[in-house]
Amino acid sequence: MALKSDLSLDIDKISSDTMADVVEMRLRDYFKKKSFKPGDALPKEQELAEALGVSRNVLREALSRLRMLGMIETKKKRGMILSSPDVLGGFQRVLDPLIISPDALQDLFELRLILEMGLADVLFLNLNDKSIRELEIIANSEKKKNKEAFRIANEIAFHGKLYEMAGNDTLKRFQHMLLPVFGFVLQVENEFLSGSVSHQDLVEILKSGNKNDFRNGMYEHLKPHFDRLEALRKIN
Amino acid sequence: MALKSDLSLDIDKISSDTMADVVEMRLRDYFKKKSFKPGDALPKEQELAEALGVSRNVLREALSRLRMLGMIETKKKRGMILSSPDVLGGFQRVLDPLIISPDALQDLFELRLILEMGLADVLFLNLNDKSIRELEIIANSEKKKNKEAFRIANEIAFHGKLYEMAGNDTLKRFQHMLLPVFGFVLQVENEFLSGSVSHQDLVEILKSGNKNDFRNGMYEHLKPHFDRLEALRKIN
DNA sequence: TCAAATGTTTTTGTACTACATAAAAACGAG
DNA sequence: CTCGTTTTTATGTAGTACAAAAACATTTGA
Repeated sequence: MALKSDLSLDIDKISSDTMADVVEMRLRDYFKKKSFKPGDALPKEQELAEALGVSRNVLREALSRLRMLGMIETKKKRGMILSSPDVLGGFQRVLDPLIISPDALQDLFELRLILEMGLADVLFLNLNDKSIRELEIIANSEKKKNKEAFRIANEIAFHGKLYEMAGNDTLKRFQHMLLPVFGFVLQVENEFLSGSVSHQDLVEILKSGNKNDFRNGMYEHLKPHFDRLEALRKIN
Repeated sequence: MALKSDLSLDIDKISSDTMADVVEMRLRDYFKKKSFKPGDALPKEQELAEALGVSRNVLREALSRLRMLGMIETKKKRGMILSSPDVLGGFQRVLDPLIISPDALQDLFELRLILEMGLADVLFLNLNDKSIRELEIIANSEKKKNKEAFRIANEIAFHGKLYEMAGNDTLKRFQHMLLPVFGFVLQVENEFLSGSVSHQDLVEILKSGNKNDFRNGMYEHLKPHFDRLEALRKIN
């Protein structure tokens, strides 16, 4: 053990990172160190490649990553500029229910429940009659049709509208990205039950109730999901 | 208007996407279409490049992106395999308070408040004496030191422990990534006030209260932030 | 005959060169 | 001075070459 430990002190662990990985990190550090701000021009590819001691090829692989995330933009002759990335861009690209792990899927499902339960306070900050009426229209349109596909679309519309009413674009987009996950988990569970509180009940609460009423109503609305969650936790 | 519309029908809009962008999408579609699952082997680079009609260079720029997101892994001779990406990996890379837009920063700040408020239900699903004791130790250690740096570290430790107690790894990591944002916004606002409910009060509620007590307590604890939020909303 | 050592093949990783393209900049004609 | 043209320059793409590593095949020695 002592020998092994000595050895690991003497010999650096070989990093299995590729050059592109290293360059990506180095570029990040460089931007931070130089405190570049969005809009600032960056050195050209050849200069960067030479400074880093790598081929333009490798450098471009790293730049391609940053470009995908929206951290940099490039114009043909003008060169590259640092830019404000879309915070959810990288998330969106990965959010395919078929490839992410079941554990992560479950976590995201829970995350949505948590978001909905926490929405009340911010929602009530922004509340106005117009949006409540719009929400009511969505809630009332449920009864008319009975088809499963419509019910799901309506479910999405209702909850989506709630997020929209919270007035937080990032949150709304986040929720929208999470929809496939939510749908997928529900589909797997073969379950699309609604609790004892309906969408219309929630609208009424928004009209005349307070935050706590809404939270309690939302909990009851989501109760089947929480019950399932509780059962799952008990098993593990 | 009619003419313009006709024209846009006749002429395809020029896409400013680079080949790497296109190839990235095409690969995504390909994986989905073939319903590859994590672990499945992918064709080798040359075959893909030829099939797509691009140079290996361009293909590798696209692959580099997918590799960054953890969607694929490569071994030297064995080739590439599809893998389960880390859902938060892409998010993490972009989460630098200095480069993301102020609007997004504000959105994320709100998101954290929403998460904390929504945490109660899942938290109570997992509650046990051991974790409450651990949380209490953190809360009690506040009084001893008075330094600002320690207070901040303690604040982080307490809320981090709450997330941990919720038993959702993805959520916990998400919160941990959001910390710099939270810290940054607070720093900009030059404000680190606590509401009328302290960490120790929250611990007491966990011991003997119910979910609603905890939610109300958490709201009071975070009240200064909500007040600021309300003021901001009124301005805009 | 079996196993260890060695060689071969295959596929990714990296480098380099070359050229196309687009856009800014410089230049020139009126 | 302004409009149009040419030049320059940086990125985008293609292609070739080779290094490195790992699986596979082969040889050698007991």
